[in-house]
Amino acid sequence: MSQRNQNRGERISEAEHAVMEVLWDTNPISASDVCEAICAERDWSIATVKTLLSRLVQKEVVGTEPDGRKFLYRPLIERSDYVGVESRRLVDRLFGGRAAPLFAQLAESEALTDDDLAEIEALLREMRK
Amino acid sequence: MSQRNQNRGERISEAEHAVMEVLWDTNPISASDVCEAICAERDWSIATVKTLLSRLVQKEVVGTEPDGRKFLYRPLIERSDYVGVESRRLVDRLFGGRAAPLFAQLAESEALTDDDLAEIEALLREMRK
DNA sequence: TCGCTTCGGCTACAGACGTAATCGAAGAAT
DNA sequence: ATTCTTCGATTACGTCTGTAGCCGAAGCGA
Repeated sequence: MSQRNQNRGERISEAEHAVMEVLWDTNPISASDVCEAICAERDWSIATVKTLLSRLVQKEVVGTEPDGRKFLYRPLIERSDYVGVESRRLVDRLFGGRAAPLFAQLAESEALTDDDLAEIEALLREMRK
Repeated sequence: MSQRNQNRGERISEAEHAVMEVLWDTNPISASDVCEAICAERDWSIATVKTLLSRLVQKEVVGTEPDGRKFLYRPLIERSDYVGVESRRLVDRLFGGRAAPLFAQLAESEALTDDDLAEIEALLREMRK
């Protein structure tokens, strides 16, 4: 059921979200290992990662636990919660809360692969029950 | 086909987007009429609307034309373009570019009404050809 | 024990954003 | 003509974001 845990709207920024993805993928994890995972890709310095981590801790969406002399970080919110909130936010903002127009939009802009279509059809059949 | 017109990534902020919605709805339109349309709802002053309008003009997503002593504003980008870009951005960021998981997410979080389902099914049938 | 390295914490700082007041030109009213 | 009103333009300013440097404590190597 994954209860709502998007702390009173404490928004997670784009860069912060990139860090969250790492934490969701592997956790608990140290700051330097997070850097290991994305610094190259995003062309960041370790300092940047540390700042983002501490902002996430402040926002109470990431927790820490001491590990010897260093810290390990772990997400305090579920990725599915985050993704759900963000998806809904977009649907609300851009499509008046209706999902069908979003679907139409994606279809029109060719963002739907054949695989997507097949999968969605399967899901639909699934829900039909 | 609505060619790409999201000017070299000039992002439109949330507040700016609200103004764009008014312009897409009615245009050309004067600053005060835009205010008429949203100032109450968003609890803004006319000054705020004027700032947002000029930022949109700077970003070249809104154009102006003189109308006697005042200006009329009109959108320079299609709503469908904007919506397409934003939708894709979300799908890329949150679902690795795949639309099916987004669909699943919406389904799971009960963001899909029966109407949505029916509409999507219709669209699917449509695309099947 | 004395630097060298490593970490987290604090500080910094420019650009974007939300929100708005003020200013100067141009009309409108009298 | 003089004042009042209306606009767009300019300026303001606090917060958030992206990006990072510096500092002091704690281990580590010698």
